Amino acid sequence: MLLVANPKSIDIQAKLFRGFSDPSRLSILSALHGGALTVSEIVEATGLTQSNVSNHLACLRDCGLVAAEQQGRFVYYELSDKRVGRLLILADELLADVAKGVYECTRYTIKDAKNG
Amino acid sequence: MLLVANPKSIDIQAKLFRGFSDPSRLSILSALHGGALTVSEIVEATGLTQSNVSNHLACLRDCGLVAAEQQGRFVYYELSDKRVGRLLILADELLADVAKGVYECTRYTIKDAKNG
DNA sequence: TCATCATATCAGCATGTGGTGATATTACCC
DNA sequence: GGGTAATATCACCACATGCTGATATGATGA
Repeated sequence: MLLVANPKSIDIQAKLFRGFSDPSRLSILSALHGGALTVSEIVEATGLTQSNVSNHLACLRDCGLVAAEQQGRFVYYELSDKRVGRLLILADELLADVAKGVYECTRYTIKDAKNG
Repeated sequence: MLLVANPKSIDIQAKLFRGFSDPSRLSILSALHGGALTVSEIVEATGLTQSNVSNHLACLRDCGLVAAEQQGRFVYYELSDKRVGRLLILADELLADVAKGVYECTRYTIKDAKNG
């Protein structure tokens, strides 16, 4: 039974998932799944603002999801662990089945738009 | 390369992860990992308010992460897919290595309340 | 050293969203 | 049918948090 048990661990785990729960961060992680990239390259790949990317990278870096390596003026970022990518893939597979549900999961986002 | 590619899919995936990114929902999912439970049992297991649990369950249900089955006055909830549990387990394993990082990931959250 | 590029940081704003309490709904038991 | 238990829904509030623009830091090249 290696599933989360104590509330402490649940808080941490929620924090971990929060790293994945934002489209911007997910774009970044997805881009990094192909290999290390500089901040500029991430900006270009995701279409996000530079400061926005830097903010998210700082968070992802603090969370240990990405690793940074400075090379001159550039800073290369990469996924810190293969399991980060595996999580993305597993979620992708899960989505293949529950996508319609997630599409309509607007409980907290939209009020109506619930017709079918 | 079955990783997320188009921005549309990234939005959906972020939504999926958002289902996991809250301690309350994670507690619920974790509790359900042991088998189907009624709302009352979930309330008892998690220590959350009844309305709070119901709200989260509605979201999780809409997202397709849990399934509900009514039995008399009770409604039994269970994980809708094994991969939901697998995601939790994989995250748990990943946490074993990056936990210290996640602990200190307070970029957007300054609250402590993390003493032990 | 100065200019410039690459990146990081910060304050402020707007919005998303989790929690609560009240209440509605539904099903059961007497 | 009345009462009660189990669950769902809703409005409201407080706060977290993502985005932006401005700016700071740091490294490189001339």
